[in-house]
Amino acid sequence: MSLKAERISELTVNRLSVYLRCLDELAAQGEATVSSQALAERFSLNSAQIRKDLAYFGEFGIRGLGYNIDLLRTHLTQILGLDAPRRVGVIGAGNLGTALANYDGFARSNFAVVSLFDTDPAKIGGVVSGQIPINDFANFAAVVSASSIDIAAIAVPARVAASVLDAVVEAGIKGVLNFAPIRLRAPAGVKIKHVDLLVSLESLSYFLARGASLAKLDDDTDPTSI
Amino acid sequence: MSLKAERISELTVNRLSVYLRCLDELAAQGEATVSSQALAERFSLNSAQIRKDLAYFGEFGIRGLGYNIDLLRTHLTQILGLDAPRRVGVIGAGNLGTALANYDGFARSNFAVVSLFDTDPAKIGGVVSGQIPINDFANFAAVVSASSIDIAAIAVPARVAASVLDAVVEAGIKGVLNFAPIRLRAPAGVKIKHVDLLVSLESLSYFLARGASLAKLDDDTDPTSI
DNA sequence: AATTGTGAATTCCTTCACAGCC
DNA sequence: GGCTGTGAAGGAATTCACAATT
Repeated sequence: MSLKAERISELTVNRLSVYLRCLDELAAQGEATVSSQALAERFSLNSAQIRKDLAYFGEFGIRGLGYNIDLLRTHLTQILGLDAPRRVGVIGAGNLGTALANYDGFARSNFAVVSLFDTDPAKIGGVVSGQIPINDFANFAAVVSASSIDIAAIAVPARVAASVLDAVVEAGIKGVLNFAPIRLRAPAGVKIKHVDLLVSLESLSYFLARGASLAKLDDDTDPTSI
Repeated sequence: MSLKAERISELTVNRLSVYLRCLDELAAQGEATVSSQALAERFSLNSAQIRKDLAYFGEFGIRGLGYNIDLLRTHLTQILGLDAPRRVGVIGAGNLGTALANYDGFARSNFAVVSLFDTDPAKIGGVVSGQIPINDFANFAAVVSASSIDIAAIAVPARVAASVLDAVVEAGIKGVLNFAPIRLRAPAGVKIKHVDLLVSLESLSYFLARGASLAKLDDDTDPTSI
């Protein structure tokens, strides 16, 4: 069955990432196998969903037994393209950009922030987190190829985000994480993921306003929120 | 029609937030009305989707003309519960927590970070961004009621996130923004939104791995990514 | 003439339920 | 007996298409 040509939904891919993290935990606890049912309980999810998600990519389980954790970790790592290191460039060396450069959660998953970029002469030439240089954004394309950057994180004010994206695309980057509160549109072949704190907060605000007035009990096993 | 008892999907609410921001821009540009078609083009979205999203809450448009921008802004602001200020407490005064406290995008939308919390004695008593105090997380519940905090942002390491959530819920907070890379489960009546950078990055990595090998052109008008 | 609001159609995602295998 | 993999059913979200309205 493995590797169907079928289009895999983004929701499925997001869940694979969640599963992988959970498997890492289970492995650290010394578990050897896990059933879809046991995994499902961890995230209030349906076990068939987990089996379906995994079955898009192959038959990784053993009937009657469940999934071998190490084997499944290897497969998911490979499916998610995490077997080779992913190199991230962060554009905007403000508070958020610096926080990203310092974030140690990335390393656990084979991501490394290799450079920051800014246009402020006062910042260019500096170093963050002891080793990550702040380069001139004017040299973005050159640094991208010299440092083999895979992924760009846009952490600049909304008003300049669109022109930053143009330069990022021009430099040949195919994967973009956008933190600016604006809906950037990606050209074909370029994938953008939006991390929009204002949308998340305003959406929370909505539920506070409704939840309070309607007293409607959210069961909120909420599959849409990633 | 207005205010149907119908359950509104989270996807709809997220889009309302995006619409509102776009209306703010249009208003700043001096526009007076906008059609669903014109709005839709801004986000590669279907115009019927926009009309449906809005129609859940009332009949705000005028046939033949479109939507009055100021009127629609007022309605969306009220629907999203943004007419009163929302007060945010940030738990974890590390890089991310500090970046959140410094983030000036919030103010534009009636959110204010009013306190940080930490357990590190070296940090407690400090001040961030000139005016935001770092309080002892042990006093969380007291500060929440003294400062009328509505929303908690969890910006602590994954291993302590679950116990932080317990304290947050205990203090009566109903809206939580979780930045820790772990799937926290909310009790009924509490809404959690996850901002999980590792999931976003790993999902990007998947599309890089697939996109490159299959050369399948993403059209990526991607409605799931918020 | 232009554009909304909305039933109907469609597409996408999730859950059910069970045959097949260990 | 227990658990996977999956076709079929069910449910949700999106898009179509058009009557209604200004």
